[in-house]
Amino acid sequence: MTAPVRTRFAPSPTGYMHIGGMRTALFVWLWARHNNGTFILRIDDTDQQRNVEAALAPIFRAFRWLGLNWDEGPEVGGPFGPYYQSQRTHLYQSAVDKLIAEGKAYRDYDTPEQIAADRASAEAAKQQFVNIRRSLDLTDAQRAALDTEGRPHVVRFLVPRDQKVAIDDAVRGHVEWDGALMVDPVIMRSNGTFLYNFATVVDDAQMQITHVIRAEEHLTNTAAQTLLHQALGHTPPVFAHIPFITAPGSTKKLSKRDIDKMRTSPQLKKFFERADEVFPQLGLGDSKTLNPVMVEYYERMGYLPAGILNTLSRLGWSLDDKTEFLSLDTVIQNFTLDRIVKAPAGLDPEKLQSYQQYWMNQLPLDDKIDGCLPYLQQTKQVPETVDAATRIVIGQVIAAVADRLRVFSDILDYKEFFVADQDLVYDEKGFKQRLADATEAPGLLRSLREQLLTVEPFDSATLDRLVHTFVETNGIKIGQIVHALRIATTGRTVGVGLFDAMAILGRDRCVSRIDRALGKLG
RNA sequence: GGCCCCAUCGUCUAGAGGCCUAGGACAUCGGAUUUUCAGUCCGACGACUGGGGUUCGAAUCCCCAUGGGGUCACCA
Repeated sequence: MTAPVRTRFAPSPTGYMHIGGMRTALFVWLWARHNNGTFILRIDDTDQQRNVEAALAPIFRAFRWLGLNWDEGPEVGGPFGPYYQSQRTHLYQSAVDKLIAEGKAYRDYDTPEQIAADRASAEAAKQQFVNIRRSLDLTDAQRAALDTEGRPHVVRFLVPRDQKVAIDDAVRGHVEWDGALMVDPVIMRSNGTFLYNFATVVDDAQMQITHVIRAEEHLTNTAAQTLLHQALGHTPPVFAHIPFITAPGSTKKLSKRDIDKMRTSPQLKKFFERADEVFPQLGLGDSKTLNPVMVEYYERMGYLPAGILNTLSRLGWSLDDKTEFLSLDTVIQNFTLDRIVKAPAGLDPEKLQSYQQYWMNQLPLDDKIDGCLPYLQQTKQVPETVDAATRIVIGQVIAAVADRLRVFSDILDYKEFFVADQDLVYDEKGFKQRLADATEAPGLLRSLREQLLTVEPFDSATLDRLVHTFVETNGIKIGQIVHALRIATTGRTVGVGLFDAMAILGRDRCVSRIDRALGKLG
């Protein structure tokens, strides 16, 4: 009988949710769900002066958007709360007291300057630095004297230097360290606050966490944490150190600090450019306020949770040798720690795009309408309250756009359907090339216009036939009329199928737009 | 630099000694379809870091080298 699985993700309030952190959170969540266990959210705000609430909002938002619910944590509570480390200091304090009382931790009165000097001389001697435990030799009286003198001290955990520490990591296997080479970690600062490395151990134990799944950069910390668990009389949890995500085209950890490099990287350039096109229209700033390292970028851009989840699941994990498209349920069912890849994985925007496209294509039209609607409303292309007729038109546009719609905000590329005829903007180059400079075009367009006046019905198939007949009758090539027709009715050289576009616009608007275009020719 | 981790196509991955003349996906490049763009279909290109072992047999196990990365705080 094994204990029910309990996992946790412990973000600190940074003001945004990192896509790499989200991947870690997903794996943590997945393991809990796979085992019908409990997923806990715990806030690591040990050194916080900032506005925690505001800095946390985007993090909760990201979890909710992706549908990763937490069973215990902020806003939902739970039997092991509070779930903010800043509110758990009494637990850390009593753990420290216990360790000191048992001689497993000690007050260290060495000044930072002394430590730095020790470190420098160790380096000069080409020796591995381990702290010199001078304070261990202090008598009670000497300690008392230093205290009255007002000399600050930290509390350090006394590492058993005669031991090796070993873990059996669920993804990395057996890993061990030599205690003789370890610095006694500070567990309490001189100002009485506690360090992450310590708080996390106390919390993981108290919250009965069975599996600590976290990014690989914590692997080194695990030595001290394991020792701490043992000193506190706990059985350490199972550790699983998953590889971090690298920046596209790089082998280094994907970090917000390198954002300017990513901006110009061939892989991510498009993502930034798209942000600069889309976000200003929505009043959301630009690529400086929301970038592809942040989960919110994808949400605001109109990606699907399924697309992002699929991408993240396949980064460092796979089901088998060929399955690419995975629903969350499928991943939950099949997710195991032993199938996690050990090497770091790069986030590939192209591949992300392809997963996204797949899931977008799975979506029923009605859901696509619901997804696009906010973008049209935000940009005032449709009113706040949409009547049935408008909704039908939107549906027609989306159907015509078909798989050109990869993310919901792509609908912003089809303004020609929502703009008034007199406000239609013509692509300058296209207008010149297809109408102004195309000598035959205006005449042909004029003559086709007459036929559009009466053709019945005004639908895509009929228009298609009409134009083809027109082409035959006039002995021209289809290219001679179609481009002019497209630029005249939609203002653009590219877009959805021309006859679909015309059918959606309807007879009156098409004719009116053709007239306006011809008028511009003078 | 010490300690630790990692290493298959450009990228994400399959591979747990023979099924591997190494499979899939994305990207790329051809071709087909087409009124544009996108898409779709077909095809091509393309990898086991190197060297030693172990074994009848190694991408798979061991060792060494090389390379990449993480971490060395009174950050998390």
